[in-house]
Amino acid sequence: MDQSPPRNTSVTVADVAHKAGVSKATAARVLGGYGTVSDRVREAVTAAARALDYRPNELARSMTTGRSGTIGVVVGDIENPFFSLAVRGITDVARQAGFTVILINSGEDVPAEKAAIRTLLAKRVDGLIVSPAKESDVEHLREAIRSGLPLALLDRGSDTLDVDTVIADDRHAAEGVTRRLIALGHRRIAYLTACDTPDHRFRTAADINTGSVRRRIEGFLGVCREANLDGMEDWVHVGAVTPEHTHRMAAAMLRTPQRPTAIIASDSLIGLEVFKVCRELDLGIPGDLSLVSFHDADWTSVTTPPVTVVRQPVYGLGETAAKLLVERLNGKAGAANRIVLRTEVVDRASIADARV
Amino acid sequence: MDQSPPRNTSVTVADVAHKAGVSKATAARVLGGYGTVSDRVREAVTAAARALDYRPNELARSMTTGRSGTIGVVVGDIENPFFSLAVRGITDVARQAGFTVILINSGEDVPAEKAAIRTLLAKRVDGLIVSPAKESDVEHLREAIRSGLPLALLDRGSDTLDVDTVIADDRHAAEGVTRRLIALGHRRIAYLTACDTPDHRFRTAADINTGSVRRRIEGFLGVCREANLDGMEDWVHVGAVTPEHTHRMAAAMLRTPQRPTAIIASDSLIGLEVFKVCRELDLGIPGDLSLVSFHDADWTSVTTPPVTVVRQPVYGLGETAAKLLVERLNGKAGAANRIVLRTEVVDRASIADARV
DNA sequence: AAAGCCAAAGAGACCGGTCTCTTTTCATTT
DNA sequence: AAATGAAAAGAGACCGGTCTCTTTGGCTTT
Repeated sequence: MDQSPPRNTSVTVADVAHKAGVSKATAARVLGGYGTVSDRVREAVTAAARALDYRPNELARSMTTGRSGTIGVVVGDIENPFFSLAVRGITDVARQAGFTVILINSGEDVPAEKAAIRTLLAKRVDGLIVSPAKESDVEHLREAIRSGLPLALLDRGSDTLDVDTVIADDRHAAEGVTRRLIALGHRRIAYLTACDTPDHRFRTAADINTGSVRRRIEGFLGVCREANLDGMEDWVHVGAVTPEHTHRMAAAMLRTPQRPTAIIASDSLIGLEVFKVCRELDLGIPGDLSLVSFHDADWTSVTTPPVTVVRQPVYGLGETAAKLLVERLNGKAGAANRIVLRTEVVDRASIADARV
Repeated sequence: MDQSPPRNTSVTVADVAHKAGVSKATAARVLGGYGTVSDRVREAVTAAARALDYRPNELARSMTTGRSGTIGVVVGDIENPFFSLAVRGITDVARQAGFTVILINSGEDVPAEKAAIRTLLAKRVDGLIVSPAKESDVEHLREAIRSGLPLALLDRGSDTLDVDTVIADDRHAAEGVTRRLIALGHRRIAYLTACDTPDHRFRTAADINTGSVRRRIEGFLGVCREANLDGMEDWVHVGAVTPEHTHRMAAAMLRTPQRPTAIIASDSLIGLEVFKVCRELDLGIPGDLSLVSFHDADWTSVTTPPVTVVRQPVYGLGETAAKLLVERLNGKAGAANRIVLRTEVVDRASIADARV
């Protein structure tokens, strides 16, 4: 009597139709919410569906409609607060618009990214949001576009790819920060980033494949040149890919006699590690070292001293990318949008005059 | 000549078969990697597929095989470092096992969670990992199980649900922390959590629907009773759902004459906010207030003083849940596993003797 | 009352794969 | 050389929806 329905094999429209005493086509009209049906039949079918505990099969639906109702998202690492916040922005917009999100981490590795795109293509996602690991290596993205799949780029653009792109004004932010440090008398300013080059050494900004970071370094070097500081390329350090790497690099750098008087950290994970190293080496911030970090992570306001940061609209980055993509999915045509969101320097207490 | 293939409409096995001059069934055997085919035919089909830039349609494949190769993950909020790390654990294992992940945020809201499950069921995910918003309201999960879908619970269990569950030994951790505070002479110990009750007031642990948090509060209250501290229920504060809420609650609490001498923060977001409030109110840690937080967030080691925390194996939580699920998907039968991962108190410098 | 029209319902193809069942091919056996 | 049997290839149904095309039935029109 009170038994649970023994339905293990799934209930289909045909089953519902049979139970309601109508044709499959009619039941489908009611359940799919399309076409025209009389009220009496509608009720009968609805009742039958409820009685049978009918659940639509989105896969089958996607099969014929050609729309899967999903968007694929490929980011470097969801564990990084930057990406988790951006993804939050994406999922919020996607859900609102009736899409679900398939998430894949690339680990900033191009082959992994390619595999991810392939998988998402096979799953027939309706659109793609990607934060490309390397801007120089986007053939797989070009292919996706060619096959007609709407794509939006997140945080990292590509000059050769004509697609919707949402980035922050990284160059401008880096310029502002650098200018300020120079004005405070700093001459030995190090820039520390997770991006890597094949030989782990930096020569020119063109070697940096991550667009956002390349623009920052370009801004940094540009302002240095304006100020007649030469050879600042030597102060750019690449390959701070893990906290351990960062730790070693920062420690090595800060132990030399000609150590930097200021460090610009390219993300909050690096900023945090530099902070830790200063503790260990008993270097005062900002007395012995000025520190500026990209990404206004929550902890930066609570350290002693609090850290001056570049606040990026991270949630907005994801939100905007998703909005652009949804518009495309709803049929909007037109040229690719390239949106640059403003950043803001949050002045706290980790920078000061350079001791001359 | 060098023109890009004008393939906008998708290439199917039938197209490949035709081009290779074989039957659809044979082409499918090659492309699907099943059945038995001669080497010559295999090569012909492979060549044709490459020439046509054939991409398999996973949807169609799922249709017949009944497996979609995806697992659905429902968590409270991907923006929370706790979940983003757990999700990282899940996605790593899933990818390894050949599954992709569909991620949905519930916002700790039961209706949203129900909708998420419905969506995932419709998308025919092969399995489900859920961090239920309320343990008391799991009818939708029970239904999913009844329909034969493997499910694993993350961080929060349910006594009434007989499924694979991975949690941390929250009760034990809370007991240890509470015992230590009491030994240091603390009597006014507040527990602060984001979990809420309908009227935002706490009466008994049974009102708390989030299992992990309920177990912690039970541990906290239990040790207090052992120590003959009565009425400690009044020191449990619920509803710290946003940083702003938390801020107000902590400030109000710490401004009273009978303010707590110690606070246990139920997650790192709350711990951070309490820390900020102490700054504002010029209360010294640990001089005026001892602070312990759950979740060993990265910043906790870098504050002044560094914060004593309960380290949970967050990545491992996700990893283990995903492993259990994958085993089920590979056909493993048997009783539900209930795995309890160990936590560890990381002693830093935010707790001290209570000033009597 | 016959013609005309439109809403409502039914029949069946189709999406792109998989898979069972049948037929063909070809090497081996006696 | 005819019989045997396994491997290779083909034919076509099927998964669960959507959607086009056709048929049915009730109501208006003159």
